[in-house]
Amino acid sequence: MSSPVVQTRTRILRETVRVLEQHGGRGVRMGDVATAAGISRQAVYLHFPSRTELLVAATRYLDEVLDVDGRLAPSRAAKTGVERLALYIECWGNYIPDIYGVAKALLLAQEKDEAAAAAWNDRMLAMKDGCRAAIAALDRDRTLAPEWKPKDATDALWTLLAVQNWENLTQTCGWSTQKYVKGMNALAKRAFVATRCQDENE
Amino acid sequence: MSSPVVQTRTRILRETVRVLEQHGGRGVRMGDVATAAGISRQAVYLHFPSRTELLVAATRYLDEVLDVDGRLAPSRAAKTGVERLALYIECWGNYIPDIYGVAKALLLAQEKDEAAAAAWNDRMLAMKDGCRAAIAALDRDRTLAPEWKPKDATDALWTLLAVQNWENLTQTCGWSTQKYVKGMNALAKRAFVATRCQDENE
DNA sequence: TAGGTGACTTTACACAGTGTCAATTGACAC
DNA sequence: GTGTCAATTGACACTGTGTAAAGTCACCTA
Repeated sequence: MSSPVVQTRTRILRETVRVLEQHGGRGVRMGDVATAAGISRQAVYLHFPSRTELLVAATRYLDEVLDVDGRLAPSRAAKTGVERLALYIECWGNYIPDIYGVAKALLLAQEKDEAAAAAWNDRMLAMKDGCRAAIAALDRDRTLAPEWKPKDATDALWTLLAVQNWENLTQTCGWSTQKYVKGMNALAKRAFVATRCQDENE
Repeated sequence: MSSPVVQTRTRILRETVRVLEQHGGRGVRMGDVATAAGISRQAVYLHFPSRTELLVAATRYLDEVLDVDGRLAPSRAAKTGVERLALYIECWGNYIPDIYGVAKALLLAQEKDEAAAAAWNDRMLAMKDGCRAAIAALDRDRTLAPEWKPKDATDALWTLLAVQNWENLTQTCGWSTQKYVKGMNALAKRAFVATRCQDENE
């Protein structure tokens, strides 16, 4: 279990995440990772068959470290749909900065590599389940805004919470993570939660 | 004006746009454009110094052809902020499919190339002006939802209307352009336009 | 102590795509 | 004819990924 192979593999993953985070996921080459891990570029290929596989493995490694499931617990325990939506957005908004480097690298690799696209897609569909659950909770409470069908609201919320939007707001518009969470919450609440007078008009 | 040089240059641009559109902006090489225009790969470099410059020129060429300013006229002529917002979203939503191929190629080049990033940024900032104007019109009418400062609402609307979001909704979620326009309008209206009862609560 | 094994190293190379360079062709103009 | 300009062909540099082969070094075991 603690053989040198495993140690090196883990070291590569750790350094991949670190270097990727440091460079915002852009322009990190196999050689850079190797140097950071203190081995030769070729040695990286002894542990990971391709750049894409390394990125995918790094994503999984990071998920373990960051305890995704644990973070989502508060949202799942929410009593109302409104509460669930808010907690999900808060959880996600605090999660993105931690995964941004690796996520961005995978997002970029995705455009060239089929396998990377599949891996990214897989993760995003998992995230979409969370959106679906939040919208379903609103629907169950009859607090989903009347103009939305649950399926379409899920698509819209999912799109809204895309990493690229976080990137745009924080990197280009200069929003802090806190502001992102607050802003997205305000936006989603207004967009998806029925207001009293709209209910009356129904 | 109609010298063979100009003709070839225009032909390259036309074919660039066509091929890019055909392939969704992905995986189009200089050689592909050259073949489509009926010339050698090297000849393309006689007219455009680099791939990025070609993409930027193609973007400008497409804008001329599509008459961006003309399309925006209805939105600018709107009487109320609410109307202006809706018309802007409609205009933009119908514009994206026409530019998607070229936009996507530029968006991808942006990650590698500084000049492409600048060109893309420039276009997106121009688009942001439209968002700012729509939000300002709402604010002037006192119909901007009370939780938004105009600047933040502009950032949020701008992010919402990003090409990647259109891409996600139409390519991944299977929305039609019409559905996109309708959905985005509903989302933006709920998110940014004050409702009567909220006004009363103020 | 000899032989094997596994992790890693160095060197070299194939491949794709962008971009450069030089020599050449063919047409048109004066 | 000579100059010029568009375009052609062919060769090559460069970057980054991925493959392959040969060698080093430490550790394990008979």
